[in-house]
Amino acid sequence: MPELPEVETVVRGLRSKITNKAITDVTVFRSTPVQSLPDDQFCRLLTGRIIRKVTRRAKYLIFHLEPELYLIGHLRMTGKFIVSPILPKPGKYQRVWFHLDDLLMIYEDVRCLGTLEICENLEKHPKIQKLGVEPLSQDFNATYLQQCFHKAHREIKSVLLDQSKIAGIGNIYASEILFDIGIHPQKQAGLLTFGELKNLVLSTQKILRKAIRENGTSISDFRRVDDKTGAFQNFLQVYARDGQSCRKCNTVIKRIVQQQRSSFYCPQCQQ
DNA sequence: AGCGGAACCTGTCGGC
DNA sequence: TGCCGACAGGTTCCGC
Repeated sequence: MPELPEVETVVRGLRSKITNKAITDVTVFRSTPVQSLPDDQFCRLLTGRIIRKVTRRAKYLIFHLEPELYLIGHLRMTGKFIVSPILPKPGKYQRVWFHLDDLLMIYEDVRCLGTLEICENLEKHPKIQKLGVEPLSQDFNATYLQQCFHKAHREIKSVLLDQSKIAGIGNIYASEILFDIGIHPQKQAGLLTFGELKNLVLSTQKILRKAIRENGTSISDFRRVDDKTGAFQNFLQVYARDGQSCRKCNTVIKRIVQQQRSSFYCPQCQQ
């Protein structure tokens, strides 16, 4: 489901609703796979703390708690956070209920691949440490990419998905960005010119910003915190459009498999 | 070091 | 209708 724009949409939705709320109780219906703590310890550590901030790093959601502690969430494919003023019936896919004063924050996950972890020191978190640059930051520029891609024989699509280099791009936006700059997804990353890298930076930022403005992409089941859909799916140029005609040149959009994931491109526009 | 492939888990859809 | 394989927006681990 969620790539950077979708996670940013969720974070903004949560921020406006749960900032400065106290966690009064936690109920675990089904632990997430990598939850390293027993359920009761997980609940005990969180209960009584106040949510001071909700932020995003790559595709991770970070709840900053006081007294100091961090709850780090990753939605993977089907994770969802929903905030509800009323007590719903526990649905089949609901994993955790966070009681927040008068509100309920529900963590739901159909495929159970998402993760929730408690962390004491954000800087020392092994997964967060390994992440590359944020594509919407100043550090994401053509010079950085030139160092990254130097002598890289890997295909450009694969490098765009490498979170240790660029953090936050996923399968949908990788295809969309490559279409926007007219680069074939199987082109070797190391062969891109400095000019093409500049275009890659501009295009990535343009597309991610637009997707955030549109509240993300709802292909099948992505929902905002208020359960509304995003709208960026209406602006997709190639993703999941195989067999349809290119909006620029009318050539039929192709689908190929790279790293066991679908890539979509226009054979005419992307060389 | 860098890369490809399998695994994690559940649901849906299309073909036969 | 039922079964089966392919596929789904992500990450990690293992082996070469």
